[in-house]
Amino acid sequence: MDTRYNHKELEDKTYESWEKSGLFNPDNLNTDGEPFTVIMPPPNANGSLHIGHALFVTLQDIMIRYARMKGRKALWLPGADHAGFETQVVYNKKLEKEGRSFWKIPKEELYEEIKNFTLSNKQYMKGQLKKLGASCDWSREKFTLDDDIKEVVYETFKSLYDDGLVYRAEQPVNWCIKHQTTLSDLEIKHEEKTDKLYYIKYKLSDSDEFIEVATTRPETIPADIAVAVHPESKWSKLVGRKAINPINSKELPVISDKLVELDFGTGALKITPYHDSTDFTIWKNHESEIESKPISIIDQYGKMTAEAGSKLEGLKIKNARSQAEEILKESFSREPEEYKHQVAVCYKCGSIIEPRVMMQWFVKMTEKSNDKKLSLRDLAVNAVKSGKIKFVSDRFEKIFMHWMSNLRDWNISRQIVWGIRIPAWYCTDQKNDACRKKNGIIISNNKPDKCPYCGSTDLIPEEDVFDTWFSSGQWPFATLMSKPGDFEKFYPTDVMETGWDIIFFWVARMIMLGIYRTGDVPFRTVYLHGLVRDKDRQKMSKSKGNVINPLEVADIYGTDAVRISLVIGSVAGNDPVISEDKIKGYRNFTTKIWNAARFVLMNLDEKIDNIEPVFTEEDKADIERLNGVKKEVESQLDNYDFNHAGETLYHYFWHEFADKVIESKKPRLADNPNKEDKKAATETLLKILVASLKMLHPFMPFVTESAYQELPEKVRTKEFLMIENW
RNA sequence: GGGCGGUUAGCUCAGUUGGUUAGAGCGUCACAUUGACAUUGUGAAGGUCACAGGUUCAAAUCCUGUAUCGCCCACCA
Repeated sequence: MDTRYNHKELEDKTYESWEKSGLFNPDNLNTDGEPFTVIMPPPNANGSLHIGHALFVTLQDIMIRYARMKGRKALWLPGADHAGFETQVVYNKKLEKEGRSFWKIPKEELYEEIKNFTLSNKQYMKGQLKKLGASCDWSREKFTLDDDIKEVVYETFKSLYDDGLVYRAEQPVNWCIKHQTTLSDLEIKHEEKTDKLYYIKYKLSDSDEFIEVATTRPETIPADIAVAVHPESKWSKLVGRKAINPINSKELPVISDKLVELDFGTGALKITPYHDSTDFTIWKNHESEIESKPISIIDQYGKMTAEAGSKLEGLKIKNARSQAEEILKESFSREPEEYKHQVAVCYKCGSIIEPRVMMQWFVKMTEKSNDKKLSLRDLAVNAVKSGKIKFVSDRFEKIFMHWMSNLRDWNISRQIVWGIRIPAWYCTDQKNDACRKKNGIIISNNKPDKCPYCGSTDLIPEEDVFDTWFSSGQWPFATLMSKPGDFEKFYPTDVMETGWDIIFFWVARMIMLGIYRTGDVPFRTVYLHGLVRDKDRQKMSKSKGNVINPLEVADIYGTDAVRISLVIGSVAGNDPVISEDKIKGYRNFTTKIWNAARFVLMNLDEKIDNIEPVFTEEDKADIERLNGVKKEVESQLDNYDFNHAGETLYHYFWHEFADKVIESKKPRLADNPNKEDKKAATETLLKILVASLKMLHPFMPFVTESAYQELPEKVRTKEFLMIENW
């Protein structure tokens, strides 16, 4: 046994031998145990792994290795995510750096470029996962753009459509002017901005009276089609009369709706349905009272259109606003106020989200399907309420429920190139009622020969792609459906381990779509980890220069040190804290394990192999203590308390086994003439060592496996520590 | 506006259903050691458990309130 543990040499060699053995594949495990399944959250294939990935690899690998040693058919299914919008944003930035314009590259070329970019990242990340010791079954590796995965996604979409849970409609959506796509409600953030709140007189058509309207967006006034007042406001007596648009002098009916806030502004609201979602709702409620149709006066690039009028046409929103201010000065009822409010911005680029009304695909969240079964929301809520799905820690259950309680329909259309095309075609002819009733919508991935309703051959494809979360929300069952027999054996999976930041984006969607599609929950336990922070609790970011690259530090201190550093000292659901000093400290622990093992092995004496040991009281107490620790660690692991399990082991191995047990037995080793006593001492040490290596293995797989390989054959019952009986 | 969480040693954090003297790691200090140890060992100092009430034989832990920090959600223009 080498005097020093050389992680650089041993880690790669060890991983290779594990991989070659095929034992990451549960089919090759010689066991009758129950399956234990973890589907890996597929990392976005648009960069390299960061410390957060190292955290999830560690946590999931601990669960998998523990289960495997417990005799279960452990499946950890790896994969990678094409990560539609996220990747497109990354690639867009890359192009900007290279001085190329994203928008000038033909779509098909762009798709190919991003595909190559993604695939090469994916390959690179795979190597990184191996470096981190991930004992996942590479034979089952999946990619979110694999044909069979896409096929499952198409089927789900069609089924949702047939059940009336997916629909296409012209509705207000969040539009990012920079990225030229709509975003779901989750993909927007709210930022505090200070704007002017304008108070504007809308004169009545038949008298000198006026209604005072408050708005932050005077530039949208040309698109007003009504004025709404709260039923209890002082304006309510004017309901039914006509007001005059202060910019284009068109007549606007005065309507009453309690959606207008009584206490805000003046209690009167201008109604601009195509540029504000509240206005859209109010318009829908009063469609019969309002003659004119809503219009859009802002285009997709954030410029005023011709319909805004000659004075505003062509201006950007900001300039149009000042221009409108000029035009409206005469109509001000009082001076504009400084007004602080929350403005929706794109979560990626921070640019202001423009509400637009567009034809988009939506998933119904709270309404029931055609056959009156439960809504998607209820499916998920019931699963959590009934305890079929548990959150670790359970405070996430409250957060989850709160979010589920107020949900709006989910816009799943994206106008980006990098994604799975929505499998729909539109019949442009719509020759008969049957076709018109369907709005000419045909759900199919491949182009149909003709319209199934009216027989027309004038079919045009849907060009939008799915929100990535719509497809990745199906990941647990989609991945298992790709190999015959797997779904039956491994679904529902046991644990979904992921970051709490995507609890709504991903976890909620997986629960809803999983139950919808399979009738069973996708996983029984949701373990949520936090964001890795530095020793001062700061978020890691390149600009702060406090980023720790897991592969770099693993290279210096060994993967085991990085892994255990990420686990110890952080409770489930809290943000883990890590620093290079901490990793250095656990590197010393790695060394300690190696040396303690070396010491025990050095003191084995073949000459006394056949001697019957005579154990002292102390020896017996040591073994009893070992059993106590084992029980403790087991219960901690069973409760997903990896932090304390790691800490218990760390403390036990170093400060009890190494400092006390080994020290106290030293005089009984070496030249001890009492062979029975010497045998008892060495045997006790060996027993504790082997048991400790087993328990430490899920946390620090490399050093423990390497030490195990040095053990005398008689105590090595398996080819690898990895498959030893816990 | 609604919701969730934190406040314990210099720092980062544990503290299970209330129950001896409130713990760990790092840091600090003292001493020891060339050892199986890219060091390690032994020991020490250091806490009004945010604050104020309450329940209890007993509160870091349960209840109420206050302060303060953080996070999430959100169609008051």
